[in-house]
Amino acid sequence: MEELLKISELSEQTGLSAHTLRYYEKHGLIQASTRSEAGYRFYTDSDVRRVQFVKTARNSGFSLDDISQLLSIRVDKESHSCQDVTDITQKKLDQVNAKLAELHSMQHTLELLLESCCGGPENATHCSIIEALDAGVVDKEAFGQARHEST
Amino acid sequence: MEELLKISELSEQTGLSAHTLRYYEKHGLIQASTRSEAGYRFYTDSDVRRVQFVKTARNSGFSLDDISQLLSIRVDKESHSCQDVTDITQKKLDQVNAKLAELHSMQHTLELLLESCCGGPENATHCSIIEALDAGVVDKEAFGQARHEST
DNA sequence: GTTGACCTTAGAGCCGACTCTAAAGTTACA
DNA sequence: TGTAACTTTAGAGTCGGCTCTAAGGTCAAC
Ligand SMILES: [Zn+2]
Ligand SMILES: [Zn+2]
Ligand SMILES: [Zn+2]
Ligand SMILES: [Zn+2]
Repeated sequence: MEELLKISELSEQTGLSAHTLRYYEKHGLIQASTRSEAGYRFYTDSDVRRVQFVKTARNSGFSLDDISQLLSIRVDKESHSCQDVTDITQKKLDQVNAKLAELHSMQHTLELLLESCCGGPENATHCSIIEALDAGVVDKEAFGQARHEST
Repeated sequence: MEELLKISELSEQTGLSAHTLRYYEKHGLIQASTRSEAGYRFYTDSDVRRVQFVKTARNSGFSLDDISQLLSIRVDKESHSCQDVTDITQKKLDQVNAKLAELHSMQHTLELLLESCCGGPENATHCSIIEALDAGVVDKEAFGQARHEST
């Protein structure tokens, strides 16, 4: 028995909103196999599997553009190689690694800033964070610690 | 001698485009101390220092909104505490850490996917990446390795 | 006095991935 | 027959941080 799902049912099954599903369709990622006379979308099991593929790929970090490529491989595996697949995956990993490096550097900077500042209720006249940002020095291993009321 | 810079000169000194400087002004981050009769912006040394503060903060990962707060502390240090500063910084660090966690998870997933696939010129009929995405299984420590032409 | 490099403004466009709206048509059920 | 809960579409809005355009005004050099 071929069970056809309406968009809200597909939405329930996949956890993607009907808006998002229509958005994916508009961008060529998915499609309803059939439409009712009134134009209502109806999805087959195979459609559901495709949507789940998209969702899993999305959760794995792939962009819609990546996924579009992965999908064309998926529907015609014979015409594509494993290398085609790893190329997409590796490129994505490279992007993720680049972004990670950037964020790690920010993390490091912010941690240094936090270590340098007392974080107390004293006024910020000699705050080392403000001073560090003022000095443009944010990548040094140590900036001076501000000492409030040191004798 | 008070040396006044035109916007293109400030742009050169800071490495920020004139467009960006005007954008920052529109958003309340910076301002030209004076204008010529014709309306040209002129920046003082103090303006330059403020712009450099913004730039350094930006490079450290702060959003323009964060920076806006940091700037109001900077111009009136007496009215703010070190804690005000660390609150902003800690909040930003939390955001960065959250994003890092997300990206690390993606990195892990993508690495697993890449390990599982031979990446070779064989056709993708049994590609384990495609299969993993199809199965919705992307977070397991091992998915099956595809073996092309194994005997 | 004319070229060309600058400056001004308001406002549009871009990126990605949604998210939502409005206005209209359809369906299920009482 | 009514009404509530769907569905459809095109298109606009959102986020942040720029980036660019158009149409005009200014300025220095030759
Ligand atoms: Zn302090
Ligand atoms: Zn401090
Ligand atoms: Zn393979
Ligand atoms: Zn493969």
